[in-house]
Amino acid sequence: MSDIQSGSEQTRARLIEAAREVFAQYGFQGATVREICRRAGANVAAVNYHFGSKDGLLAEALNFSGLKTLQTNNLSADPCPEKRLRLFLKDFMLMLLDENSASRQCRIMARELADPTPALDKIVSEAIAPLHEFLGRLVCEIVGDKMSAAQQLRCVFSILGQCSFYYHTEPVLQRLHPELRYDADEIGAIAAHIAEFSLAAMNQLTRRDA
Amino acid sequence: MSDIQSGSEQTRARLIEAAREVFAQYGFQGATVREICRRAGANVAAVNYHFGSKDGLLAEALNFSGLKTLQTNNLSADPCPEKRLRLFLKDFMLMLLDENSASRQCRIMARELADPTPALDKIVSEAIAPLHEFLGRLVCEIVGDKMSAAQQLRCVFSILGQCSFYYHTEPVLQRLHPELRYDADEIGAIAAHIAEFSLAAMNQLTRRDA
DNA sequence: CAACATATCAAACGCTTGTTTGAAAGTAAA
DNA sequence: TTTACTTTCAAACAAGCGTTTGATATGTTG
Repeated sequence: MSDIQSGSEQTRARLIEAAREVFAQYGFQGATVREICRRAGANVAAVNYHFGSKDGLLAEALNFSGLKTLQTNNLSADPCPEKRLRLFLKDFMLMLLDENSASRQCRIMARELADPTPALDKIVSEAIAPLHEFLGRLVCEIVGDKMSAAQQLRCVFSILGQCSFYYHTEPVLQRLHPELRYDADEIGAIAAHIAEFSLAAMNQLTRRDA
Repeated sequence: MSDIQSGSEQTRARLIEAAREVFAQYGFQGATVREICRRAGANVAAVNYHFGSKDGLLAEALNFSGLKTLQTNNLSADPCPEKRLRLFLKDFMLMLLDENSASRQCRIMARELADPTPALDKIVSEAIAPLHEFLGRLVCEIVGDKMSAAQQLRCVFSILGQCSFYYHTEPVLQRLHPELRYDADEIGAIAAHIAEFSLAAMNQLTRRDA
């Protein structure tokens, strides 16, 4: 074992990195092992040698650490739940929409939602369920006991729905509004809108129900 | 030509109907010509004989009449824009989520959004663009001139995002909330929530900005 | 009936997919 | 160097895909 581990670990790492790119771009079904290996500069057989199968590679390519740290950091960021929601949405939308950054994990996840793969169970239990719970607690702090649990759940769905919309319908939005670019400013503006829209809704709804 | 057109038109019609089912269920890429022909009780070659290609079949399988009539009916349903939004959301969510009914056109559309096919241009120009304009006018009636055009557009996105969420993440929601069923009651409750959530948000936001 | 165009069919074509194979190259310890 | 093990590679494999083909019915027209 030399300082860098014998080239084998290098190939493994390059495969995982290439897989994240390709899975994020084409989805699991659309991505091909050959394209992944081409980008990694590896032989076609490398995927099956190192990961057993295309499924195994996907499982290793998934990495929810970014999403987790985002949530834990948020918890201690500010005592005010409204401010924390604004902060979370900004970070989350950057992770979801920014082309750079190591945000591709979120994009892989988002792609899986449409047509499930064997990895969806892992994605749901390790990433999506905690995310829903996190937002559920945040909403609960904001609306308090002025809403039923069912209503709070629907508020979480309303927030997440607004977020995922910009990701899922990107090809459509590009056609309808060609001037639209997901740069940092635009993403910030989108996140701010979702925050204000959702906070206004929850604020108003709790007033009425009270 | 007999009373029913010689069996050829029958096969054509059965293929289109089967294609709508399969495209809606698996998406364009995931759907196979063989499965479509199997459900239609036709030979594999029938698709290329009648439609030239799988792409051609998709083009014929698309049908936006339901979405269009929904919009035109809505325009003359009620003078109050808030009531029209509630009504539209109820009909739209039924079209999107109800397993029965000829609602599959919407599902095919929604599937295409994730990964574009050659048919996406047609879908955007003939269905999605009019839908966005329709909702844009409705939002404009509700918020009047108390919002900028950019803000109004984002409100349209917020509404559509909430709607498409329930469709796109259905496999996930089924895992997180196994008791969830998209029956008529549940769909109605979802639509009502989206309407009240969005109306509350727009109401509150226009107050602040005034 | 004969002639013709249309519609269906089993079979195959060419291609791409994920995966496997067996040999070659590289690496580490005896 | 020899031995044993790991890693890479070109090539092939089996399966699935959309599509094409040529024959065979089917129905219509002279």
